Amino acid sequence: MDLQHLEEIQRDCAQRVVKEDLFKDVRWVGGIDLTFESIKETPTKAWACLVVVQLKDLKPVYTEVVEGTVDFPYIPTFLAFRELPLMLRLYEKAKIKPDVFLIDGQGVAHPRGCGIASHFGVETDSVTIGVAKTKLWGVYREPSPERGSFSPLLYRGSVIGVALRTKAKTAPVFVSVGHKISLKTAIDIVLKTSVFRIPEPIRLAHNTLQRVRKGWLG
DNA sequence: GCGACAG
DNA sequence: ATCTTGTCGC
Repeated sequence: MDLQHLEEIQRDCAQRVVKEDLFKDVRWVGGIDLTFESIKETPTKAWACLVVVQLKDLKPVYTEVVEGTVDFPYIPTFLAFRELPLMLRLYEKAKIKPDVFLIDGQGVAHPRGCGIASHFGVETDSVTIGVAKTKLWGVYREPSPERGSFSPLLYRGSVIGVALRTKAKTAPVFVSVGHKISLKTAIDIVLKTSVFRIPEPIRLAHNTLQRVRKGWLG
C-alpha cells in the first residue's frame, strides 16, 4: 500500500468538504458503526449497521446491516481506507437515506482535514457529522461537567471541532464537521440526539452489531 | 529521538 | 475495534 498516495487522496477530499448548512429541516438522523470478527487478523469478516431515528422523539424507524470482508489494516489517520468500502455498500443498500449521518470517527479534525466522516460525506454527497470517542488531532481544554458544555478543539489556532459533553460528569465526545454542515449545527444535532454519552443513532447501531456478531440474529 | 495515535 | 464479571457510584 502506498500511504503517500492515500494522503494525496485525503488532501483532495479535504478541498471538497463544505462547512456550511446545505439543507432545510432535519427529520431523520442516521448513525453508522462497524464491528469486526477479529481485530488481530486482516483480512477479517466485518459488519456495518445503519440506524435511522426520527429527530422529534429519537425512535428508530429503520435498521440495515451489511456483511463483508475488510482487507485494509487499521492505521491511524487512514481509517477510511479500512471502513469506507463497507459503509458505502451499506449506503447503497439503504432504503431510507437520513437527512444527516452521524459517523463514528473524525470529520475535518484530522491531520489532512479529511477524517472518515468527511470522506463518507464527500463520496456520497450527503450531510455528515464526525462523532469520535477520543481525540485524534488538535488540542483542547476540558469542558465544564454539565451536559451541553463544550470547548474548542484547536490546531494552530483554528477551531477544527469541539470536545462536547453529551452527558453530565461523563467523558466528552469529539464533534467535527463532516460535510455540508456548520460546526454550530453539528453540535446542536449531536446534543439533540444524545440521551447517553453516545448519540442514539450510533449507540443503537453499535448495539445491533454486537448481537449480529454473536449470531443472536442476522 | 520521543510521544501520540479515530476504529 | 476485541478479549471479559462483577462491582462501585450517581
